[in-house]
Parts: sequence; C-alpha cells; structure tokens
Amino acid sequence: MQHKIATGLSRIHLSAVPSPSSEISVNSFKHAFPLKVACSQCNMRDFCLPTGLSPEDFQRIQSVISAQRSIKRGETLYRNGEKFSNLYAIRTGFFKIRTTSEDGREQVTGFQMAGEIIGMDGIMNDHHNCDAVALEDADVCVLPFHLVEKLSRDIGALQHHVHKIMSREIVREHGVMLLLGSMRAEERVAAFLLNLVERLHNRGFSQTELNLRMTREEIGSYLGLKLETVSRTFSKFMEDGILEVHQRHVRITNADALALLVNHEKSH
Amino acid sequence: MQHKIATGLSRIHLSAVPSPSSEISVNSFKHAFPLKVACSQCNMRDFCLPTGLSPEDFQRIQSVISAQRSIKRGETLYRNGEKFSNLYAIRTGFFKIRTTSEDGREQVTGFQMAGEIIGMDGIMNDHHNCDAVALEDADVCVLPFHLVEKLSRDIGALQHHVHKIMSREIVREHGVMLLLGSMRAEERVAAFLLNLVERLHNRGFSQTELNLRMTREEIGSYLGLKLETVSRTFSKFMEDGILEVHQRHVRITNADALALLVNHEKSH
DNA sequence: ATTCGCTTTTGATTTAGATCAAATGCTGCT
DNA sequence: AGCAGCATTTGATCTAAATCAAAAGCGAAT
Repeated sequence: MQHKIATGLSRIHLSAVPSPSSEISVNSFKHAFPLKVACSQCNMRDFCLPTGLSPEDFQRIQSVISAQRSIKRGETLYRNGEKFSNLYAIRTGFFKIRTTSEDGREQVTGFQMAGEIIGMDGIMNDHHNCDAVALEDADVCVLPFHLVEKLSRDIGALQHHVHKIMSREIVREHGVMLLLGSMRAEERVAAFLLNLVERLHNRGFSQTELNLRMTREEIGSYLGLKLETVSRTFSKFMEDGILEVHQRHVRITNADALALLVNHEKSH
Repeated sequence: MQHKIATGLSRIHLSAVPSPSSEISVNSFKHAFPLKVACSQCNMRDFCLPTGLSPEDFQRIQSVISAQRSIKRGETLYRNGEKFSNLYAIRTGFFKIRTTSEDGREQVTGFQMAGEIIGMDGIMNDHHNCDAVALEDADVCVLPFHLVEKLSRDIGALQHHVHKIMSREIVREHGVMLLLGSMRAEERVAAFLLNLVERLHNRGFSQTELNLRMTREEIGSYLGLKLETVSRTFSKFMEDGILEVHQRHVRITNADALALLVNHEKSH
C-alpha cells in the first residue's frame, strides 16, 4: 500500500467509495443528506466492527445506523451536559475530546480519528460529560445506543466488540495517566507524536510524516504542558535532528531517537 | 445511619451478613473457603448490581459468581500480562491499580474499594495490562467474564449495568486526567481527599474522617507528585486548619476550604 | 493586496515542585 | 523489649516548566 501523508487533501482517500451520482451533486447535498455507505463497503469497517461478520450480520448492524452526520471544523458533535443517546463512529475527520472543570479549566482527554468510536462517556448517566469538537470537517455514523444494546443481545461478536472498545478506551486512558503522572516534557511530546503517527500508519498513512490538526495549545492541554513548552520541545527536537517541523507539518527523521526518549528515563 | 470511620476494625461492618455458623469456624476456614454470600443479601449489592432486580434475576446473577477469593495485604489479585478471564467485585478491602511503563516507571491509576468492579482493562486483548494490589486484606467475588456476557444477553438490566460501569470508569479517568493535566499540588491533594471521603461516605462511613490505606508515595504516584510534596501539602493543610493528620488518619476540619481549593483556580 | 486576528516562536525571568539529605517515628518480628 | 526496616517529616537547594513579553508568521476576509 502506498503511504499517504495525513493532510487535509488526503482525507478524501479515507472516505468511503462514492456513490454513482456525480461528485457535484453529492457535494451540494452533502450537509443535508450525508452519503450513507454500506458498512461492508466502508474502509473503516475493520476499525469500527468486529472482523469476520457474515453478510447478514453486516446488514443487521447497518440497520442500526440511523444516519450520518457532517460536522464542520470548529463545531461540536456533542457537548457536556447534553442528553446521551448515540455513539458515533468517525468516518472521516478528526476530533478533540475535552472535559471542563467547574471553574472552567479545560483538559483535552483525547484526539480521535477515522475508525474510532466516541461518545461512551455518556452511557454512565445518560448525559455526555465532555465535548467532542471537530478539528477538521468530519462525517460520523450515528449509532443509537439502545439499538446497539439490542443488537448485541443477538450478535455475540458485536457484544464482545462493544466491550472491547470500551476496555480499549480505559487502557488508553491508563497510558495517558502514566504520561501525565510520570513523564517529562520531552517524553510526553515524543509519546504523543509516536502514538499519532502509529494510528495514522494503521490507516495507511505515512509512518514518518503527518499534519497536525490541532494547535500547540491543544497539544499542550492534552499533555499537561503549556503551549510554549510544546513549541520549544519541537524546536529542540529539530535541533537534535529528530524532527522537521514546518507549522503543522511534521516529519520524523529519527524515529528511534524518539522511541528511546519515551522508554528510557534519563538517569541523572 | 451511624457513620463509621474507615479503620481496619470497621472493615467488619462492610462485610456481608455472617452465616449462622460461629465466627470462629468461619474465620478459621476463611482463606481456604471464603464465605459465599447471596448477592441479594450483600450490603454491596447496590454498588455492584443494577437496582430493582427480581429475585430470579438475583439468583441467575449469583450463579455466575464462580467463587470468592481472599487476598492478603500486599498480594496481587491480577497482574500485567496475566490472562484475563474474570472481573472482580470487591466485597471488602482496598486495592491500588497500577500500570508500569516499559522502563519501569509506575503509575497508580486508581484506588478501589468495596462495591467497585475491577479488571475491565483485560477485556481489550484478553490480558490484563495492569496490577491490582491489595492494600489491606480483601475479599472479592470472581465474575467469569464470558458468563457475564452470556447472562447480559438475557438480562437487559445487567447488560446496561455492565456498560454503565465501564462508562463510569472512562469518566472517572477523564477526571484524573484533568487533575494531572491542570491542577497544582494543593488542588490535587484536596481533590483526592474529597473523592475518597465521598466514596467512603456513600458506603456509610464518616464524611470527615478517614484512614488512608496507602503510603504517601502511592498517593504521590496517583497524583503525579513526589511523596515529599504530598507530605508537605498535608502539613500545609494542617497549618491552615483544614486537616488534622496523624499518620494515616485524617480528619477534615474545614471541608469547605478543601472544596474551594479544588474548584477555584487561584488568580495570580 | 492589505488588514486583522490568531498561532507560533523565542527570549528573559520566576517558581512550584523535585531532588538531596537527615532526623524521627512506626510497625512488625524475633 | 529491642531491633531492623520502612514511612514520614522537614530543611536546603536545584531545575524543569510556567509565566511574562514581544516579535514574526500565516490565513481568512474584505
């Protein structure tokens, strides 16, 4: 597979196969009637769904997808306090998930990309307790949760898959806690970049090059650092020949050094 | 309800109702044959299970509990890398959950007490990826996960409850990330104490007094601070008349001040 | 093409918390 | 009871990252 760089342009490669109707008509009606794509045809299916489903199961799972929704950059898919009713499978685009404390402090708890499922925070008490903000134009599949639950009672593979996805989120957050609780700035930034690039690589993008969708401030919020520290760390990595950074475009020129930074606490 | 202080002694109040057999015989065989208590009779049932279950449902849920297990202080219930097969409902006792990075850094990701369910980290890839260490002698109910899944396909309330429990864990971890990513030392310690005391209060213990089960170092690991900083913060809170601390015994003498610390970022 | 409003970089300085060090206090064990 | 080994406290010092400040870069809108 040719590796692509995760730029805005290449987003189109991540989209599902277009319908037979012309590009123009699709685009004009895109916001009002987002393209509904069969799960069995979607490039993201292996990320959203269990593998090895029968065509009938695909059909049944497809039936719970009530709609697709397009979210423009800067808009929110759901917000803290809103009634919970759906999970969302990201089909294209990129989100930040953030929580806010009573006194207004903000914490980015994750950056989520195509193929990932978001919204599970709302199950607990029927209301979302964080915001999902699109960092680039995005399309999501809407999965009414009561239907997901209903169908999982019939399809064991789906049931287990839902459990796995939630477990994966718990484990991911353990990793972030480790990062926030015990790593120094350089390690955090290195871990962040390696994680992003790995997930992009799984989706067919380059392993060494990426376009950041978020500001230095958002990276800082996620990593428990100030934006100046993020910026300085990037500059430091450039000096060390580990990265080439031009604005939001990053090329990893020494992945080994980056990996070493994360896994070997500097002795002192 | 009379409030109890969470000391080692009062642990007995958290235990399920003893069987008709004498205390002595129960205790002598405790480790080998932990008392199996009916869920419907267990004081922790409202924490572990959905409310409003029929007697039949209690019976069926009870049937998936393969055993109870006693863990001595310092021992682990499960370990990173171990095969996953069970969730555990804590019946008595207190655990720390910790992850370890490749280079050996340790992060306590949570402190869990009676009524809480642990082990969900293992669902994702069939292996646990953290350790559960008993900080005091503990009894847990062993819930083979494949049976939990099987039964949830029949009992909708159980299915939803499992989802809620996992969602709650995700949300809890969001909170810890907020703490680690954006709070200062005093706020972290205040948030930690308020959280602990609230959970104990929900279980019938005092709202103002508690016995810590963990060392300053473990608190520090959880809060992303060094043990000296935790100790100093306790001392500071004593000077300020917010706490009385004697070793592991803590009395909150000014809960309002503690709450204000958490919710109002100091302007500067 | 120009302007306005971000975003990013970089420098100077400050500071919260880490680190290093030592004394004291508990707890469990023989 | 006495000893050994932790756990905790407290003080002195250091440092990584925050804060404050200013300039430069970029992109969207007119």
